[in-house]
Amino acid sequence: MELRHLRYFLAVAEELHFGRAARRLRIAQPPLSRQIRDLEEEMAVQLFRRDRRGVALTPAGTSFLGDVRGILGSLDRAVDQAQRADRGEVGSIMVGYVSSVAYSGLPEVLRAFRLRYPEVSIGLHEMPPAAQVKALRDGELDVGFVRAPMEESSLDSEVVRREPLVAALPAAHPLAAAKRIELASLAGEPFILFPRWRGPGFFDYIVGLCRAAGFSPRIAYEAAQLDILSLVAGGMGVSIVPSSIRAVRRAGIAFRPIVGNPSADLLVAWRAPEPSPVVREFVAIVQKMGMGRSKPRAPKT
Amino acid sequence: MELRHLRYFLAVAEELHFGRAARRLRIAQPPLSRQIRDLEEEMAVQLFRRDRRGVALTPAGTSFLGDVRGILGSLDRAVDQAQRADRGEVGSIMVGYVSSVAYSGLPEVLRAFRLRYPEVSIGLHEMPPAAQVKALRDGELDVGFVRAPMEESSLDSEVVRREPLVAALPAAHPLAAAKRIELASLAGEPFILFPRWRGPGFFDYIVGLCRAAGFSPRIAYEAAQLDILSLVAGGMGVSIVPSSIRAVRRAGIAFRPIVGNPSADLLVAWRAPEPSPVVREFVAIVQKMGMGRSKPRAPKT
DNA sequence: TAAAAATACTCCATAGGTATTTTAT
DNA sequence: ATAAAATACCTATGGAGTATTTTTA
Repeated sequence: MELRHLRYFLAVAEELHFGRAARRLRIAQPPLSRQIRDLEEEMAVQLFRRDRRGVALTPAGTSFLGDVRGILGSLDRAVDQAQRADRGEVGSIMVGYVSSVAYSGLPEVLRAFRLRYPEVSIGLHEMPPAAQVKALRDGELDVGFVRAPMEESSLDSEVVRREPLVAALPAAHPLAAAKRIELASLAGEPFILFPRWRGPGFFDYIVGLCRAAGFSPRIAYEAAQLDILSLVAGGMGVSIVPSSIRAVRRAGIAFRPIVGNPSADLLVAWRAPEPSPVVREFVAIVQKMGMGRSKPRAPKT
Repeated sequence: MELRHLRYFLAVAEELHFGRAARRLRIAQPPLSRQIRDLEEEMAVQLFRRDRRGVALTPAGTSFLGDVRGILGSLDRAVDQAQRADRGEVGSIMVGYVSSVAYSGLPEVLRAFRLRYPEVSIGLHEMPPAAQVKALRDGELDVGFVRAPMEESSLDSEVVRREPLVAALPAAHPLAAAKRIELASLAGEPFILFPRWRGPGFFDYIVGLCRAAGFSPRIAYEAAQLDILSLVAGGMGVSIVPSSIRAVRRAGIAFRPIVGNPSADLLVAWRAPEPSPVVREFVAIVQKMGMGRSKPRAPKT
């Protein structure tokens, strides 16, 4: 049995006339008669009663008609659904992100994506960069927002935001009086940083900046990125953070630009070869919008 | 697109290996590759990703796979359902009957039919013969139990029961003393009969018997067959009824055989050419069981 | 007699086969 | 080097066409 048989059956069942049905199917009448006969033979069931005054459905034919309508309809929908999956219009996506984008950048991207692809379900997971890389490799995440640098051959990535690194000082700290901070002036200060295993690339980058300024930072405390702010506010030490973290309002901290304007990159990353259509579209929107915290473009309406 | 494409797609999607899928489908590998490519081209969607380490479904392919499984399953069920409809195992049947079979014959038939064809839904309608004939013609009934004689070219029928006609007399009536009634002895009695329009054939048959006995019955009252009994019990007159009506127990009535043993036939009737499979099976069961009130056979278990 | 479906046959489009090449590890 | 899919080409099944017969109102 082939779909042809079902399409022909449907035409005859609707026209109740082989000639008209054949015309509608753009074929001649004899082959139509033949195909219907073949179908009836294969099913071992009479679908039509042909007698004086034309063609009529048998009870078996009536039963089959309903089902065939449903089947052909389902097939059309299935093809449409596959095409939409191919265009990334349906499906799901797991998004990982570092805490600093939760307050600037990520919300705008999610809003824009949701507007454009309302039928894609989105999963969100706040994770430090190293965990994101592992989750991306394992297929637990589809895209991640991580801090550069990130070396991982199985992942592709793009820079989506470049922002200044700033010094975070207790407001009462003497250095807070300066407009700009010389990195070397922090040489003796107790540092508060995130644990290296959470994001080795970014960690090494920050430590590298200090080394270039002539000192090795003395890590007094380790804490999650957002908790660092509490510790700085409490006067436990100083830190170097991406300036967007200022979106988290917190009393008792002075953020100061660093001489030389070192910057930190934010990346979108995804599994390397052939991202799924949903991921492709997601990344495309991220690239188009940018994640610029200075001028986040409003999504088109 | 043809079912072949769907079946081949399913095989490849399940094996994730063109060679194995081809073997399972009993065809060579190249034609399989070609058919899948044709399908992908027609859908304008890539269903499989072929690269190092074999074949994998794309998101579009995954979406399509689920739908195709459902569609091929539905098709199998649709064919099965049509075959069962053809065998009369599913569907519905509207049954008409005269009141006298409601108490003897009909229940046994319905029980047996239900047991054999539990998925056929049964509609029951008590109607006098004339109304049944019209309803059968109009397609409102599928089978009817009516009194012979019945002339209607568009219907087929079979005698399913032959039973004696008996005289129904008030218990106190002088004639009730006799063991058997001579029809001519009722000549002067007031008769109670059903209205002629309810069943002209049977009506004329009864009146014909009287005429043959040398008199025209004087119809004192007209009533539905069952109501006749009340009137007879009330002493309003006499009647001639099928003996099976005695199944309706009623005090104050004497039923007496009639000399010459006139009998009444009960028919099953259905629309003439090619009854539906359900009707065919129903009538077959009626014929096999008979509607004999004397020895109604128990349905097989 | 007319109208419609079935049958008879013819042809060619294409499903499927064989041989081979390409590709990726 | 191997294994698997793609490509090239060939064969032949069967779908569709034309002509005709059969059937029934």
